[in-house]
Amino acid sequence: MPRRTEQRDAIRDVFEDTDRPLNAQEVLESAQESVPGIGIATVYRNIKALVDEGWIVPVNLPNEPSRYELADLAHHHHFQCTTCQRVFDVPGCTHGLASSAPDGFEVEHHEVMLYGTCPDCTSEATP
Amino acid sequence: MPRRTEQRDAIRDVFEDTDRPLNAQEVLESAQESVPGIGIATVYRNIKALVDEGWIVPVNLPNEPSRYELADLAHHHHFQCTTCQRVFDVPGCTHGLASSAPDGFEVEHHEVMLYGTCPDCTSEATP
DNA sequence: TTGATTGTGATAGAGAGTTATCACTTGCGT
DNA sequence: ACGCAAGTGATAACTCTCTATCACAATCAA
Repeated sequence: MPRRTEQRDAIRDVFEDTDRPLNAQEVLESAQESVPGIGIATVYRNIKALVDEGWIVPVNLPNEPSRYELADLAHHHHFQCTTCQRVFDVPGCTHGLASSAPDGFEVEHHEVMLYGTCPDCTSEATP
Repeated sequence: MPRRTEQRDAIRDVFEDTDRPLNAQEVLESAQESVPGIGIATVYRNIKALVDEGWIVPVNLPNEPSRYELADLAHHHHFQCTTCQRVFDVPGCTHGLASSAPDGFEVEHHEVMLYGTCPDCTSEATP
């Protein structure tokens, strides 16, 4: 049976305290603030466990390491900042995407990715 | 200066004769129909050259090897069949995506991915 | 036709992300 | 408090895609 460890708690806290998808490296860096000695292997191990139990879900972008976010979020899309590479949630989905495929193609689900500049990087670029 | 070889011609023909993005393996298999002995290294080399000269562009999906298609196509999106893994072009783009991001996010471009079943796999699943 | 030089094919190697290994530590039932 | 099973951290190893290497073959100007 699973045990409660400070590393595991720290990793869960990281996801609960963040509203955007995080990759293993980002989780490591956030978790190190509460558990300085935590290692990357522990992060990967616990991410895997959290995915298996359905508490987080993977968010995959082309040519990017897997990110993860809480599984119980409402349907939404993602925005990646082309400057800092961070990924943000974009709430809602008002597009009639299912009907946009040609005849004969049955759409089961879709992904929308927006790319651009996030508020932080916009303000830093404006002196 | 570059030379004309039957391998290079075969690879260019593959892209011109196909209306969906192809990965290196798919290009290899198609090119082998006209040049049986062609190797994967030659495919990668020529794809790289064709990208550098702007004749094809990469089409990247999460956790998938890079695919490539002709660069001069009109703006469109992509559909991946969850059965055969092939990727197809979806013409047009009628969505007001630029306006869907939260305040402060500046959208520069976007990608829409549709996932589902292609006509070939739909008919094969219906006996 | 010749010959420099570019291209090819087979395969080794690089690079990135992720998983496995293993000795040591820690949580927790008794 | 004890003991053992589960967890951790460091790092080796794996997977997958793509690039580099190198001996040999093919192209094309002269």
